[in-house]
Amino acid sequence: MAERIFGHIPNVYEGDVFESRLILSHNKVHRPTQAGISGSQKEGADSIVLSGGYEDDQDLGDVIIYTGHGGRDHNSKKQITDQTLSDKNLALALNCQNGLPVRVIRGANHKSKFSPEYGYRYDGLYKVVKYWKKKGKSGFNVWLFRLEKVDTDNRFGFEVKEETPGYSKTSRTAVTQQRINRDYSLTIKVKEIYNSHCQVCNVKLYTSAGFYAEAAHIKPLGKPHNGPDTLDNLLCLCPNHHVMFDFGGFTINDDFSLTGLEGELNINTEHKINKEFIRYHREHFAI
DNA sequence: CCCCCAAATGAT
DNA sequence: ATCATTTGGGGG
Repeated sequence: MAERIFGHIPNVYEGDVFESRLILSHNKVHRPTQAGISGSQKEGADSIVLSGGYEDDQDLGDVIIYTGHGGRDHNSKKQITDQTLSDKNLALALNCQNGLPVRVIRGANHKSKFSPEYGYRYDGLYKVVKYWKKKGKSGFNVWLFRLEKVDTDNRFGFEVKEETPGYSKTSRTAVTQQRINRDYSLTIKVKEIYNSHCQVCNVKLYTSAGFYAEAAHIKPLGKPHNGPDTLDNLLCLCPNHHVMFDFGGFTINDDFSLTGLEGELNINTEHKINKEFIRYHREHFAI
């Protein structure tokens, strides 16, 4: 199976219209041929289609209240049971938790002032900013996702803003997509190694979307630090210790003891940390 | 790998 | 309304 692409698809631009779901799929914009949500409960969702039919949807253009899937009768399409936060709904919840963008496609069957006349139109990237459940018009619970449009410059949490002038829109799209995917696969990997436990305090945070932890770069990405996107430059931390680390509240010594906090860094045998990076962090962020 | 099944389809 | 079809996710 092809790798899931988060962010723009190279050479596909906002406003591009595709004739059918099959053609959308073949262009990798939204791969499932029927399902409205493309994604997995491990990685998150890479794209959704608004195609009408979910009565609790609201389309305000730059803000969309999108209904999750499931609980419907196959023939009548009426809700007959509660939706659960699982499968593709859980995938969208992961986007919210991890700041991943989702491609939005509006179909002509979706009746709003923002839907296209015909076919399926790619409408760019949205962030999932909140999700909750409520009793829908059917009387059964539905999960709702608030989506907000991402700036056309593609600025969001995962992207490192770097000055690389003079290259075309096409190459910028490709670079953006590659960077998201590279960062994100490493994020998943370091969290897997530690099973989402903080390497400093061992805490593991439970949420409705699973476990929450953050991947922290030791030597920061981007100018002027230019730390690499590699596993030996990453830590798995709880948000408190991530903030403390980024702002020099503690540093890591060569023997992995800590300065500024009790204890030492927990390190899994399959995770090799490059000491050059913890030295860099000490030199530049300690008081 | 194989099998099962869901799915906001698309044609009849 | 009905149904053949495609695709991918998940589990064994």
